[in-house]
Amino acid sequence: MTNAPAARRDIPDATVARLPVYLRVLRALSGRGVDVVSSEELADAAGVRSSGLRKDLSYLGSYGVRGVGYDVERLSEEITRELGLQGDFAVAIVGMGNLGRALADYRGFATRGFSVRWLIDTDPELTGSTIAGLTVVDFDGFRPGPDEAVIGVLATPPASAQEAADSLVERGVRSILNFASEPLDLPDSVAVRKVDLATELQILAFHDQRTRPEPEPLPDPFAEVTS
Amino acid sequence: MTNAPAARRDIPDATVARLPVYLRVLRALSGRGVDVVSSEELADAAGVRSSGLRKDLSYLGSYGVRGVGYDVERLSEEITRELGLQGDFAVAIVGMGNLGRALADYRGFATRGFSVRWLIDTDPELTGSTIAGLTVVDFDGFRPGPDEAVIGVLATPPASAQEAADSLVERGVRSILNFASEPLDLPDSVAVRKVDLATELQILAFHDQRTRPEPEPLPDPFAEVTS
DNA sequence: TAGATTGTTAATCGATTAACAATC
DNA sequence: TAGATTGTTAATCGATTAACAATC
Repeated sequence: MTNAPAARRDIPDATVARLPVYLRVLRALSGRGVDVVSSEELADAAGVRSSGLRKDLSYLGSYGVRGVGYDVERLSEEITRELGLQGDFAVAIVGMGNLGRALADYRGFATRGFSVRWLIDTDPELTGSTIAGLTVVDFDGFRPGPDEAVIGVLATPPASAQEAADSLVERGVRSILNFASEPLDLPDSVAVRKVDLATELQILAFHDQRTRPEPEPLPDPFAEVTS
Repeated sequence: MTNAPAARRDIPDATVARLPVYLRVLRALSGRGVDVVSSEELADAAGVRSSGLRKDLSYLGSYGVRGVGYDVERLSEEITRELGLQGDFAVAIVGMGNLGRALADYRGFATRGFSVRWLIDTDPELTGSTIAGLTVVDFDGFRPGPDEAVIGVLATPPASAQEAADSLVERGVRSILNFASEPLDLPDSVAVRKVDLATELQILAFHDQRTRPEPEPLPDPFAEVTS
């Protein structure tokens, strides 16, 4: 029991991670002219249970109407506001290898309020060149404005990831999406999410192996020779 | 209390998701000539707590030595075996846009036992062309061998994702990594993991907004005009 | 033996789910 | 009013953590 002044409602991490999914479904519904949606329909489309969806939404407040459902536009706006996506966010991509280039060109960002505004690489061969309409700069050239909220995307080789992350944080970046499969050591005030493609594949390989119809047995080193 | 015959030990999902991280750290240690590592050191490098690490490893069996630590090679092997990574896995990438191309070229896969063996696209302009040393085929050309464990990677536009996933599953794929930001409707027997870049950015944006030093207040629509 | 570190227990914490009273 | 669906409760489930006995 705390009496902190008007403490911000605390939304569980698991809920925060699902809000963008709901938002995406809502916008698709809106595009198809749907005005109202029930928790059952929305949950189905998002791949969650309706009770879980309602619990998630209850953290935002009561924006549904009993017996009716949720107003698609209204709910979109509330989630957008809750996620803080009204403003637009700048993205800075570090590391202009294959992945970095692909991300620089990725269309999916713009449709969701993000614009790639900085491309960074330390290789002098690359700085000054143009990729996806932007000039590649080194860290000295990375000077975001004081009010520019920048999310850093690390697409460097693993060996340079920590150094690159430090440079971003030095220049005021507080949120990092890490594609380099290298755990980062950063202050707690910096939010980091990682996307490790090889790890994802390994997790899938584990499940794949488990569900393999009839795995051919490995030769048993202790088996008697019977033939 | 069950007496199912030699029931497979059940490893929690959260543990499975961390094993690849441990494996990666172990291999790095091995490369630096380290023979033995304590749970404390390994946990630090992996970014988890030592008690959690020990609990995770306890699901695999008892491979540590009290008072000493874990044998780096031994533990690597056990995790590799547990994850089913001894064999090698083929990867089939569907969708040869920017992202698909970047993934086809991605070096990180090979070092962890995966080889990109199939590139698939339905665009007749693309099929037959060569990318990263492989010929792009359409689904008719995707004929994995009966013993070839294939993990499908979806890098199509959202609108084609479901159809592409269905085609993969029809041809025996049981594991899918989904980059298309579109929830998939597939049989429970198919394992799906998704990587949604825009969703990751939105989650970061949420945290960023929360930790912003002094967010400039939005104009209050109900404010009295005072100037 | 003394020191170190594992493997496991039990407590805690957080997330999910079903069920249903509230209410449109 | 009758039917539908929300918002919330309480039960369950799974994951995390600290602590420590076991033991090298």
